[in-house]
Amino acid sequence: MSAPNADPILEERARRIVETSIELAERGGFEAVRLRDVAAHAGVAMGTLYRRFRSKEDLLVAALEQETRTLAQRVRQRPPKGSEASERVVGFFEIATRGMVRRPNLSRAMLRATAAGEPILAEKVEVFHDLMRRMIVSALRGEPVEGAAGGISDDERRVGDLLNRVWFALMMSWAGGGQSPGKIGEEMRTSVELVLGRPVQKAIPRTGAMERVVQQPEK
Amino acid sequence: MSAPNADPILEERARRIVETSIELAERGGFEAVRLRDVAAHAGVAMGTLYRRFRSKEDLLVAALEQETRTLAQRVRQRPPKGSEASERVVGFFEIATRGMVRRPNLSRAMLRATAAGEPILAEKVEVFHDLMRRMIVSALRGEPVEGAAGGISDDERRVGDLLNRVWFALMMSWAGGGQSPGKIGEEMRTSVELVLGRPVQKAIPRTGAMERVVQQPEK
DNA sequence: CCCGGGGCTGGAACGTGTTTCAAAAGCGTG
DNA sequence: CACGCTTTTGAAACACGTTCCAGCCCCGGG
Repeated sequence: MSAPNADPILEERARRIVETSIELAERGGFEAVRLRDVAAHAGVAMGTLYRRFRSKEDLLVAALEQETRTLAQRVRQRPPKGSEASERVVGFFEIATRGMVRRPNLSRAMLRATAAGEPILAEKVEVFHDLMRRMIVSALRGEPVEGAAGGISDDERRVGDLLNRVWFALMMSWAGGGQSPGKIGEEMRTSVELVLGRPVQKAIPRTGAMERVVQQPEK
Repeated sequence: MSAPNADPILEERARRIVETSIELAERGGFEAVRLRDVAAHAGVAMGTLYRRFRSKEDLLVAALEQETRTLAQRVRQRPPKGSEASERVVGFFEIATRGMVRRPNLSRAMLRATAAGEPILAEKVEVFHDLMRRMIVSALRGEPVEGAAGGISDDERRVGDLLNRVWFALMMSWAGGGQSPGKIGEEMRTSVELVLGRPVQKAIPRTGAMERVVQQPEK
């Protein structure tokens, strides 16, 4: 509890296991992540794998957290631009969505894992949601993503949670094969507008200087 | 395709299978729904079960649809009261949430099933979301739930979808053991307020005018 | 009455997640 | 170096979702 994991060797092993899972999932989705294969590829025995991860879902949620941290890093370096908060938030979700859509098999597998329902897993899923919320709030503010949990106002938390939930449900729906990426972006945009107020617009006067960011007025 | 299922005998069998699954899930959750047991209790062979349902998840999604239809019926008979739209919508979600929380094992199992990611399943999950949206919209309007897909305006659809997504994600989160029912109701209420505007109120007898939940005009 | 075909049954078989365990390998300590 | 300890290994065993199949039942048509 105190030290968040010290042994570099164990760390290294765990990292390799997660890495392998990601590769397999990327290739063939959830079912392709056969634990025997993961263990073999990662060069460990089943026992070791199960010592670090409680279940297949645990493994994939770990992958989700890792991928999300990568996203955070990416956003930290190239934060979504825009003068309006809504513009930036929409921009952020576009980045996040693109990240998911780019590797559908992997994403589907990770999303599915979040639904397992084990309480212990749920905590790790919560970590993922925390990361997301933090990124959303920082896009909202137009500030860089800060590492610390910094002070988030109640309003920010409310809006962040709401949008995060909408996006997550949208991803779940996409994972099933329902929503197309275009639809996702669209619905995300209208959701942001609904919550943050009209502002977004960005396309009022003859496509002034700022019509970048989001795509055209759809239809 | 044309006739949506005619044979009463087959229907009866399918019904019994789903019924059995619900009972087992209610008792012991997802893992307790052992297909061998389901088949035995329902008095059919595995082959028959698999003839009607493609997978365990399929079975549980069917259960979800059934339960949701029951909810719809209930809402049709005793619709959420309230003069304000937001009041009614919040009321509806309270009913829906209570329905889920009342049988946690079953609910968790059904929710988990929605995340399987099979495209065919996804269609059935979509049916569930449609039902939910319809109920939300009717609470919004203060009209009874109509059977037909009736005309839903764009705005209604937007708001309905958004709130449905928020609730669904909230349920997913609850299923993991995270959110308490109280928290759920609370977050659902603030979400409705965020989307529908200030109004809600209803629960402020006196206790001063402020503390009205929603936040001020965004800094 | 016999036939043919579709669904159902019973049960075996297979794959994969998960558990278990005895033996081997590391590794710090005396 | 020998001793204990933890961890890892390798492999087997188990459970359960899923698939398969041979034989049976039922029912409508000759």
